[in-house]
Amino acid sequence: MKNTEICDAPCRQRRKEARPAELMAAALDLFVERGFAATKLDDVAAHAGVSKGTLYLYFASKEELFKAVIQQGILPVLDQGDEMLSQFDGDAGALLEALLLRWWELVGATHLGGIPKLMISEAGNFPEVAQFYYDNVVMRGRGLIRQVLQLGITSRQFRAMDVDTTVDVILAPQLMLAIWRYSFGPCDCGKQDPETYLRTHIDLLLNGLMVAEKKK
Amino acid sequence: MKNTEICDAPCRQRRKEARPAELMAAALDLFVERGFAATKLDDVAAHAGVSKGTLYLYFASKEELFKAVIQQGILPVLDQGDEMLSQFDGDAGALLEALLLRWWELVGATHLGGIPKLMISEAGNFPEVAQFYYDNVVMRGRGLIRQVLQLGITSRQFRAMDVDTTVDVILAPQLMLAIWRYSFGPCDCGKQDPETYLRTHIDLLLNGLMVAEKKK
DNA sequence: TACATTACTGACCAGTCAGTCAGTAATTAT
DNA sequence: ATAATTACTGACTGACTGGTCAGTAATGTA
Repeated sequence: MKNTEICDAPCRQRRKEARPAELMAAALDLFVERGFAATKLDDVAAHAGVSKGTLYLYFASKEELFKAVIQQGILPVLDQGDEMLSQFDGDAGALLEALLLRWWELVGATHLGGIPKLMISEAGNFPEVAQFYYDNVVMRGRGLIRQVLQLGITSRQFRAMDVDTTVDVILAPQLMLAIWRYSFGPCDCGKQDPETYLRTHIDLLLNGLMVAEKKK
Repeated sequence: MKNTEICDAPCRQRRKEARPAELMAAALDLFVERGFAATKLDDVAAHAGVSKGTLYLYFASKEELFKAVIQQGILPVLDQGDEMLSQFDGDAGALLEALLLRWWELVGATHLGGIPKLMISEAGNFPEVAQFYYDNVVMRGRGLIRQVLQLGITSRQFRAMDVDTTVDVILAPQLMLAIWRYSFGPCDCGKQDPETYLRTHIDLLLNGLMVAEKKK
């Protein structure tokens, strides 16, 4: 993970453009692993292959670094969701499935998957960041799924339901899958793979537990 | 939340028996709200109405306090689940519903509901505690739901499924509901109430999204 | 009342870490 | 080459906090 050095001997490099992204990536890794308060800026800097002083050239404080990590992390991904929705071909179930699988591919399976855990852990300590995340990520993600559900209901593919609540119920297993990787992941080696989990989630979501003939 | 004082003037009380429970309750509240590292022991002690020195009479270190909070917090509740399972009357859907609702009543809605968030946030920093929690709480909780699913399958009420994976998918919305209260809860005032959420979860779980006649 | 016991206190200490800044070396300009 | 610029360094500091312990007061005992 540590920035590979081009010189074999310890030597300075001047790479003004690359530093902020490298520092934010290192900070995300450590914040997710240890929590914000337990992460030392010396460690973040070392992980990015620079000294602590350099970190302060690009971020004014530990809190500003945290904000930057959250704000630039997730936003670009949501655009992809909007695009997928615009290509709706009439099968609401397939669209829902595609969205949930793509989310895993772009977020859950990458290091961005740590952001939900980080944000949940630290929301109480950074109300402004939490509000930003809530307005720009949570609400937008919910909006995406809500639109799919409404498409499914108006086209008579999905039954009537409390749409807003259902959105949260649908997102919960996706989020837990990502969160789990960064918390109990190491304890839970026998766990089935994410693909199986997502398949089970989507199948259950669409069809439920009950045997078909008994459904009212 | 602060321990009410019997004397109106600041005065000492000797209550050896009550202290540990009061200190653990105060610690749970603050650990959940702020995270382990960001919680000061002076604040925990003040919340429990004692001085920091008193805290050290009952707990050897901050980490021991953390362990105590986790270990004695959840365990008693799981016994209730076992008991409910033993009174199975033949309706697997109803038993599953009863278990999930009761979990919310006993854990999610009480201050114990903070423990999942706390454990998820700190699992990486306390591997031994995480292992304890995993073995004694996670596995036991999973086992409960798994038994219900198997009862439902053998009695032909539930369709065939990947039982172990389904268990995790079922538990995820329950956990997220509890976790949310202690993270984005304050940001999310317009949110629907837990009862609606649980009803929606259970209904979706049993019946799925698709309209009945279209199910294969 | 006098003494013994012990729950409790809070000032203190030692270690840690966010944030600083004078100095260094890589790069560019002349 | 020499100078000017600036990305970068790491020793330092001040504030903060986990943990200690000598002392205090509440309670029990005779």
